[in-house]
Amino acid sequence: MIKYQEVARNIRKKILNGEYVAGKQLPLEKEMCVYYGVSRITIKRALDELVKQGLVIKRRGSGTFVKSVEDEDIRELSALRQFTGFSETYKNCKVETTIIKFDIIHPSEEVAAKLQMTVEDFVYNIIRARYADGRPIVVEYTQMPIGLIPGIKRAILEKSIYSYIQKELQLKIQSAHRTLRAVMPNEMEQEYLRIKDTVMPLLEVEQVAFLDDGRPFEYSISRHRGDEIEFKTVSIK
Amino acid sequence: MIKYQEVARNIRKKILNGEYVAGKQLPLEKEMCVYYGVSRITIKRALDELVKQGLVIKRRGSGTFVKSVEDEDIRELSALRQFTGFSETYKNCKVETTIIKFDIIHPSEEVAAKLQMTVEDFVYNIIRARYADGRPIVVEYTQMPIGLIPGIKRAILEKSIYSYIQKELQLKIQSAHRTLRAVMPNEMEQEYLRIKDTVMPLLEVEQVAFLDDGRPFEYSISRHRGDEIEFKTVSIK
DNA sequence: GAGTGGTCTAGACCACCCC
DNA sequence: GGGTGGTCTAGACCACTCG
Repeated sequence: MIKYQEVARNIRKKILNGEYVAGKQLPLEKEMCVYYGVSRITIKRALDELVKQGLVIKRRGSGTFVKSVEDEDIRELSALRQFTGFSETYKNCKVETTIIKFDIIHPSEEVAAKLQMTVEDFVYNIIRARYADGRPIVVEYTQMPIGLIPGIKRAILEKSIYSYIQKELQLKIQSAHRTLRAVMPNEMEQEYLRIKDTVMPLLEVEQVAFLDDGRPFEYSISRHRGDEIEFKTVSIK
Repeated sequence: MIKYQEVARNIRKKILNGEYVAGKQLPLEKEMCVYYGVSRITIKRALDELVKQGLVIKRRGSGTFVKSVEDEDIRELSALRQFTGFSETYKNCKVETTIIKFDIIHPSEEVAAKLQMTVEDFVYNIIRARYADGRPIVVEYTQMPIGLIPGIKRAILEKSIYSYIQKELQLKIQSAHRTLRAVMPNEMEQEYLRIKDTVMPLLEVEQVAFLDDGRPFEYSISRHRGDEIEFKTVSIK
């Protein structure tokens, strides 16, 4: 539908299947214009997508080249599974969820500020433990404004909040601000993550997520077993 | 010099000093064209920068709005201090460095692959502990091809490799692929990070960094004290 | 229907790399 | 000097939001 995305997907495919070899030069932008029948700016936008994904690099005066990336996950990551929740990430596993807590409360001042509400308003207060193929992965603490995300029920929590938000409520997720830390588990986390008798560090991800229209709809803290989870990013100047 | 960057900086300034208020609509793209005397595409590119930085959001059919961000660090982060090393990040502190190891070795197969070299080639092998205002922060394991980054000396390691690369060698850093994990310290790290008698998780950052021309020039693992370091990101759909 | 940002074009000139 | 990608323009049409 949208041309630059079509072109980007097409070039991406050629890189991943080896038609364009790592370290080698891509066809010139001018040539691609002819090949795809689009203007040069459209080609540039397509290539800029791939730069953002970490798949190619451009050298002014020289050309565009396939970046050598051995890390399969980085290539995956570029496939923009950005805002999928736990269920989607582990869709090839048997996903189980234990609901530890599910009620409605007033947010703290800090959380109210991050969600742009007052402490008089209400939020869902959800604590869940998540398992993949029987292995404990993460304990998630989630707060969401009940006004923005109505109709949450236990059945939804046992599956995927994200798919409920996107498919049922037809809301679109635009961005997320994340902070990562290394921490130690508390007693409850030790229990649900089954690390009573071992020393296991956790990777904590604090997140504020925003809808399409700029409204923050989720404040969450996820604490992952350090031996199960790693977090990858590509940053470009 | 470059117009869209000028415009982006200007708008950014107005957001940060409160001239454009959080949650409120920015002037229309058309109006900005007149105000800045540039074409609409240039305004769009400027605004897209600010979207990438997490400072504004755009709604097709409605307008462009200032994102409400309480977290000062996110706003800082957007000021693209992306590829500054330890010394720059802590420039307001008294930075000290202990060189634990500094020699030249053959890389392992894994590292050779990531740095696009063979196990026959040579890399610097550097281990350093870094301190800010006397507080231990991180132990860094760094490997760099001697061919790409010649002339590393102890005096450089005690200050900043990054400033040597950029200022002395005039090389430009283009991107970095990072993987974050939560881990426990080994004995040596416990010593240099002064956590002999406490349980302290570490935030590990594994990184492959690339130059302007696409060549990887650094493979490093940094293990930070969990109570000193957090890592922030903004991701946009 | 009026107004917003999103996409796209054809063409121009510039900064940079390499021969 | 010849060729690369980077920036920019003026203008067009489209998709979406909102009254």
